[in-house]
Amino acid sequence: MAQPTPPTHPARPPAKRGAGGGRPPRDPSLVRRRLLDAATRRFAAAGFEGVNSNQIAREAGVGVGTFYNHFRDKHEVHQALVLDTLEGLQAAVAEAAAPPEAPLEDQVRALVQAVLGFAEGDPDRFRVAFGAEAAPHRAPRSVRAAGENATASRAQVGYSTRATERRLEQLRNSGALERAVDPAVAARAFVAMQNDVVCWWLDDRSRATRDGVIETLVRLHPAIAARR
Amino acid sequence: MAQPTPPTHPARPPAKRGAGGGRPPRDPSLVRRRLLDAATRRFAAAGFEGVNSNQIAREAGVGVGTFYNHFRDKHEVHQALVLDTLEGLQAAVAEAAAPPEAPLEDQVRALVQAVLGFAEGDPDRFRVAFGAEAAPHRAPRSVRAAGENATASRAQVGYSTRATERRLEQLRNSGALERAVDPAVAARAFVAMQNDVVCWWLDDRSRATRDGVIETLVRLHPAIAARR
Amino acid sequence: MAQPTPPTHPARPPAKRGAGGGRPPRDPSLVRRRLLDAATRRFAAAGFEGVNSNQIAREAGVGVGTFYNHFRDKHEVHQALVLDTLEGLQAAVAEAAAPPEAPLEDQVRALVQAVLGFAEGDPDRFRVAFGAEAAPHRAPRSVRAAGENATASRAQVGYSTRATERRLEQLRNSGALERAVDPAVAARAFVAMQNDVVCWWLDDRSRATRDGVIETLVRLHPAIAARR
Amino acid sequence: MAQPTPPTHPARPPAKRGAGGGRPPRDPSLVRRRLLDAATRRFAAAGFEGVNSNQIAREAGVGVGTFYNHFRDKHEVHQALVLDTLEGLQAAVAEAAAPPEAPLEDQVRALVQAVLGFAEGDPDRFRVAFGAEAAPHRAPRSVRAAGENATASRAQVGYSTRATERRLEQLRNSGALERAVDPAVAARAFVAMQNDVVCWWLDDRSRATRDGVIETLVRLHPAIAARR
DNA sequence: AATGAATGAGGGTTCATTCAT
DNA sequence: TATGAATGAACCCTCATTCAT
Repeated sequence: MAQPTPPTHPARPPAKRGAGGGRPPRDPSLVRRRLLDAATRRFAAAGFEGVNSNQIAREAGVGVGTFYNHFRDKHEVHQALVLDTLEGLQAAVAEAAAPPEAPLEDQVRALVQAVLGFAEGDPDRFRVAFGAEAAPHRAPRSVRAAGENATASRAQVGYSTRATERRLEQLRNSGALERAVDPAVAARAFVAMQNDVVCWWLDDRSRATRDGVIETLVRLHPAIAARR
Repeated sequence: MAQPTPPTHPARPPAKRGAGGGRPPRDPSLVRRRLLDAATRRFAAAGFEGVNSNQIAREAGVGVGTFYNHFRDKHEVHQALVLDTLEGLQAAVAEAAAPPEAPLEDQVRALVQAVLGFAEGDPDRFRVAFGAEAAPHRAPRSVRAAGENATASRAQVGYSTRATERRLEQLRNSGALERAVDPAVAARAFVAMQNDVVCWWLDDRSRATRDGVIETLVRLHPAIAARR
Repeated sequence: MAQPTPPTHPARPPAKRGAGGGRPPRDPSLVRRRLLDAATRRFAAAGFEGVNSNQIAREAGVGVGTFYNHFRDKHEVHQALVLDTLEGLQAAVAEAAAPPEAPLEDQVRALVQAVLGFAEGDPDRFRVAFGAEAAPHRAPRSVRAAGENATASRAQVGYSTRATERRLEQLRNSGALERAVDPAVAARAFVAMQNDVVCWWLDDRSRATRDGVIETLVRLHPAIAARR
Repeated sequence: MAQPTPPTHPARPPAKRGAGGGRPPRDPSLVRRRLLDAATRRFAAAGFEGVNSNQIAREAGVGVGTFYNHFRDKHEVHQALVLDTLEGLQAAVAEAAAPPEAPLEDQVRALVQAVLGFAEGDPDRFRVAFGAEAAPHRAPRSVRAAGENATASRAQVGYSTRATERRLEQLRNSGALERAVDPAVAARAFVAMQNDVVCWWLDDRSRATRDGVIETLVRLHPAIAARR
């Protein structure tokens, strides 16, 4: 099961004041990693708007300028973070998936367990990518510009919304799901509840037992809750 | 004894700062309402962080200072907004409630319909109070101070979380709910999904039929989804 | 001995929100008194720049508008305050003056005692009128505009500078004062030291005994210190 | 597993805030000096409260942000200024000190001359550091918090208060000073008079001859004025 | 590529002052 | 005359971004 390693690079010492060209050469991809991790920590601790690029750079132990060498701006790190996390989650879910011939409930449980396991492995990442902060604001459709450029918003991170929706459609078409249930609505509902509940539980695990979280989510998954 | 020297004074500083100026007479209690409404519009359109006090004031048709006569800061309007909306929603829900002797499903449907109806009545308000923006960042519990002062955050809006939880506990105790379902988790899950789905649907009503939204939420309500 | 009564009008209750004409008629001169006292308290507590007209009005238990009915602005209250205090001090000093035929030292002591007594009677007033804050900034002469309008600045409150200077001139001319001493400089010096020491001592009376303050100032008065 | 919907992003907020822009290369350590000097000029000309950070920055020929790169706020520059000046004065005084075996009067004269010379060398600095504006308001002790953090306030500049006090104690103990004189009071008095007289004289040198100032201050120094 | 001092637009907030009541 | 809500210029400060080194 893809347990994301909680990466922790201690902020490098201030790096002697280079009056200009101070530049300890570094593995570029490592720097990017450090920046992403630093950003995760900062976003998790202070929220998207509560963080600025200088802080991220400092936490990553690099100069501000370096930050801008790797990302266009704060939004881009955030987006990269979300995408990154999304991929990790997808991998984790794929790896943990129960076989298609297994009972539906087991398949759902495997999914939920995979998500929860992933979240536990790096709560900050999960929170940042899928928590309420994930979409630093999304104007209502009526307001959004047409040529709007892309980003990862919680609204449609849909790390499973689409997939869930399709799966529900199949079930519905095969008569295994109540006809009154709209697959799109249900998929959206499940992803929202799962994200919210997981973040809420991670925030204070005494709120429920691990198993209580899993079993409750399983029972509320549309495929289970509205099966016929 | 001393004749005080005709005292001379330091070139009086620019003085005349704000001119106060011609101030359109206005119904005092109306101003707060105008500010609240303006804030709702702005928050809905640009998100909490995308809005500044001057914009709210301008949109309300009053001076900046007036904004600060009514609210300590941007957070306070937001909170007032949420509280305000919460009350309205609670009233709407209470009013629309089905009688206790009605079938459980009818009770749930009445609840969902009331919420949806309320949201349709003022989508901006609903979005601002219960959408992802509702809690302008909440640090993880581990970070939050212990004696944190109560704030109207989405996390605890619980306009029904608490009530839902208690209702589920009753059902569970009376054997009408699967034991595997944790009332706290389930309540949280339902509120999250309902808020999210309603906001998502309001954003683009072509995504599903009104009835599809209602019936899906009804089917996914823990009391229905996990009844025995 | 003119012991100024430390006047203390408890801030009137908020005065019900008059939407406009709420106006409990009041003895105009009383209102002015209340404003002056309130200003003294505020200036003493927060410094000239740390206070604003609204605070003074509130502390005085009147509306802001009323403040502006009595004073043009904050500077004017301050000035009125200083002048007021100055008059009080002059009266106190005059009343306590030793007879001209008394030994010089006794005359000086009487002066110092009068000043100290006055200051003790209402430390706030003394501090505001003669402390470092007394002259809310005085640009250097080279900078000051010629047609500068009048105010009471510490620099020349000279509640005694002028008088002291003249007295020292007399003494010098009569050979009772060292010729090296410049009466203008000495007068200025004495007033400065007396103001400063008194304020300093009032601020923490454990710094010296009352008598220590008096006797030291007496010994340092030019007429005593530089007599021949 | 889920194909993440090509994520669409909230119209990126205005972005481009400060343009950073072409920044004149500059000797880094010089900037602080320039700011300090600019602050001195501004404070001297308009008083602490009459100046704002933008003005200081502009006068120094740097951007506002640069000001805040060097000082936390206006108070910090002011304090740095005072401390800086204090050091300079102490050095000047130390250097000019007469030998301990010299007559007391010569020692005092050397001190006064050093102070006056220093003040003449940079009147603005002296005025700002030791003039009435030096302590931008000091609440009465009763109001101040107990563990107040040390601040360079005129009250305690004591660039010589402490030293003067100790010297006077010695003289008093050795019987060379009148017992009625309290060393703490006398020290405070002398520093106050010296600061005040020097600022006053600098402001308009026609008020007295240079020598008149020096000799008067010498005669009024407690060690001279109250010697036995 | 890396650095970090410099930049300045912009946001939050204060407060002197006015004026309809 | 008294009132206090309303006003907006101005202030302090942050922070995204640039660029000389």
